[in-house]
Amino acid sequence: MQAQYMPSEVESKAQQDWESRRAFIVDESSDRPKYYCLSMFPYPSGKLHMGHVRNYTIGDVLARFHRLNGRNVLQPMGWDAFGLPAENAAIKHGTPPADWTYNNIDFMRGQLKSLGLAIDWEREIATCKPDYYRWEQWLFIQLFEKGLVYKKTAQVNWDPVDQTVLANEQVIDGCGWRSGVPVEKREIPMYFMRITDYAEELLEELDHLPGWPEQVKTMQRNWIGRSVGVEVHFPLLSEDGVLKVFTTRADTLMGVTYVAVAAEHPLAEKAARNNPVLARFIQSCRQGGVSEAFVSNLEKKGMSTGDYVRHPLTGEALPVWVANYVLMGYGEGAVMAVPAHDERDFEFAKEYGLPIKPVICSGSERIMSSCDKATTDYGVLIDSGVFTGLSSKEAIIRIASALEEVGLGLSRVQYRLRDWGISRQRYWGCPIPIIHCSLCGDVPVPERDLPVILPEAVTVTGAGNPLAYMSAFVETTCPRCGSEAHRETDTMDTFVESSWYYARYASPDSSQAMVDDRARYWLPVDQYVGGIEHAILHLLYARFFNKLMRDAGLITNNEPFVNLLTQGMVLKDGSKMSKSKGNTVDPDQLIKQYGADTARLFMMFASPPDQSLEWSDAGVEGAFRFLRRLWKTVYDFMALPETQEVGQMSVELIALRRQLHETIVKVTDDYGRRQTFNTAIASIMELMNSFLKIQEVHLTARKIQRELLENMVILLSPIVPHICYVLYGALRPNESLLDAQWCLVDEEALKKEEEEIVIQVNGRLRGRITIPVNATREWVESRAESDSQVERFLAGKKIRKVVFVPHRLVNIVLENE
RNA sequence: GCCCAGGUGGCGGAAUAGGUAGACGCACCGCACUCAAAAUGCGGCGGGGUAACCCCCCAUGCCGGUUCGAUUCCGGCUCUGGGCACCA
Repeated sequence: MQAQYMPSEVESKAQQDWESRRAFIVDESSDRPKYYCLSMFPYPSGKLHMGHVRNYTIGDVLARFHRLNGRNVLQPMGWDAFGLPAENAAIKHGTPPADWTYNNIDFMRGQLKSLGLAIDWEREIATCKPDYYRWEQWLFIQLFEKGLVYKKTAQVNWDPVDQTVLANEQVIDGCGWRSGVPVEKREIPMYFMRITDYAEELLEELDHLPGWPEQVKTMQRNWIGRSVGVEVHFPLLSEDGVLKVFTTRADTLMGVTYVAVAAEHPLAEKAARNNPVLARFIQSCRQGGVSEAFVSNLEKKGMSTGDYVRHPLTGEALPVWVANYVLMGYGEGAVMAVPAHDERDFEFAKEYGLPIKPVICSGSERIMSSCDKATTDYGVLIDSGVFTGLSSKEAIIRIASALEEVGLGLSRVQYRLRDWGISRQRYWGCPIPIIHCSLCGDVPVPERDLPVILPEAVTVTGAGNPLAYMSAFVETTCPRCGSEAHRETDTMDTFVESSWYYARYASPDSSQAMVDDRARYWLPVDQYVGGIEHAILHLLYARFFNKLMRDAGLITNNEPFVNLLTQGMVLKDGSKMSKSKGNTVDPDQLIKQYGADTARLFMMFASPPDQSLEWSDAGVEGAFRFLRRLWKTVYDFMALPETQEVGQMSVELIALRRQLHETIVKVTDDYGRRQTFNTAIASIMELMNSFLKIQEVHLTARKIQRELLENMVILLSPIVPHICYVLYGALRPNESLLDAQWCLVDEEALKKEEEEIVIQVNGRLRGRITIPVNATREWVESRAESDSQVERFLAGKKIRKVVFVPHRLVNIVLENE
């Protein structure tokens, strides 16, 4: 063993050993229970960033911990390889997206390997390869045939100069990022997946995911947005038909003073035909992007259509307005406006001088005459005809049945969740396997013709989808009638690939099926690790696909991820590391200077995984110092001269050994249950500090020191696997850490005879005493009251009561003066 | 605008089930070693009061509440971050 800690030598030796022993290549024949540990696969953007290093270290720590605890651990890796950046790079550098992507993958694979992750690299997948995406196309066809995929139009951001569809992130302040001109909303046909068919199950199953953060489940619940309410039908005044709206506040129905429809609503479009001013207004609503964040920040604008509807219960004529705050995508694309009890309606009514009619009185509040704000609280109905005096809750039921009686409404459930539009007018994605035939319509590609291969040799210009100009791709024959036909040139949303990759890792080489029997062994994923930014979309789509695959008979589990750990971001100087801010840290540079173990240790020590992590060069230095000290401690121990002195089990040694076993208990809990690696490291550091205080050199001391070092190396090994692998080999020359077991707790060593507790007077700390662990409450209380530090706070006062918390404190509460 | 988090010393953070606020590390200061420096080791380190390392007071973004006791629970506010369906 060398006296000096040389990270590069240690790490290359360890990595070579692991590779030659095929240590992390797994199969399903093990008799140990399986543990599938998955970190979100990276987009091959060029090189690893610190967020990746953090993500994959967290996953690796858990994988290695569970391996030491006897599990058959699968930790795979792959590439989320389709996506927009490859096209942007192609436009900028003229490199085809495929070349750019494969080069990035090769480079990043090398970087990942240098981190020393316990990955089964034989299961690597890249979603841009036909042997992966053919199964996505296969499933698409199954869904198409089941009616779970359908076609309708949807709004997109249209750049009128570049003549192309823009992603939301490519729209800045309502303008195209390259052209700089205002974007427009445009309706185009798209394929949709019926995720709303699964809304109820996706919502309900959240209650059965105890291993998910509450925060994520709340976000998903709100996103699905189940609401129970009433669909109200307002008969049109000038013709047959009704205007449908959905409301959760039927109790306010008698306070409706107008109705508002989205600019794209058929009623608005019809009214605009004979009204050029309205047509111009509707046209102006088309300006700007489609994202909800953009739309909801717009100043509220509207215009009367000149049409009226009848109130379903009073028959009163109510004006129909077009309003830019009404979204076509939610509910019926129309709302009943109750300005007195809805903030947006209120603001709009004020702006356009529409009447405000209060119908709910909440609490002791006085009835407003000319109110200055909307009150959205539930209360008691006023000025509401036969419903006056009812509570909101009762009124909702009564009004719903009154509507049902006249055939102008019904109670129903509405979801905020919308069906998933998966068509993208982009080249670098999975081709949608549909052939358009003028006679047969949209015909799915027959299974025998899969995959529909994406041509990789292309020139990307940024204007339109290059696939559309490739006649060899587009021109084909109809599989049904044989006549001339053309292929769909849209590709799928890249969220589709990442919605099922976790299942493919189980059988990555299967050429006969999307997933095979091995998926039943590995699924569900026991631990999923990834960024909190994926809390809604990716995780919801992945849950949805799991259910689709289950219903296609491929797998049997209901949910894909048993436990979810959402990691926080890596910050430097208080903000997210990014190229544009110039505050990035290069992982390669870091590993070159200090080694992967130091990088891993710092990242795990700096904060708990689910919080953001503030980068600190000095902190990295500190992590490196600790590893150097660990190395030197083991080296010094091994180099101790022989001794014959037997020695005594001193108080210090007993305490040290107790600390070791307390640390094992704590670290095991920190890795396994709490997943707070920072506190695990801190307690190992404390153990190390105690170790270094021991001066005794006899055989008894040495035995305990060895016990400490061997255990410490195992405790740290999930976080800093290379140095621990080598140190373990030095401590136990004929053994390998790869075959080691997790540390065992000696309950005997944990036993204590005395403990310290604190004494409070009126909740304030006034003293501390050491007591026998088995002391009775009475004994402790009398000791506390007679304590010299405490007595003076009790002088002349009457004790009202004494609170006793075993192992912690005695609180003496005095009478008030 | 809507939904979800977070705010504790000079800094990263700890306090796990309402029970000793500041573990562990960084930075800084002092000392030892050294011709010197680096490295290493030892000690100190929230603010204020005080002759005092006795002790007391203040202190976990802000305001209020519940409790014997609140960083932790509740209400209101504020700032920062994540997401908002075509970035991944």
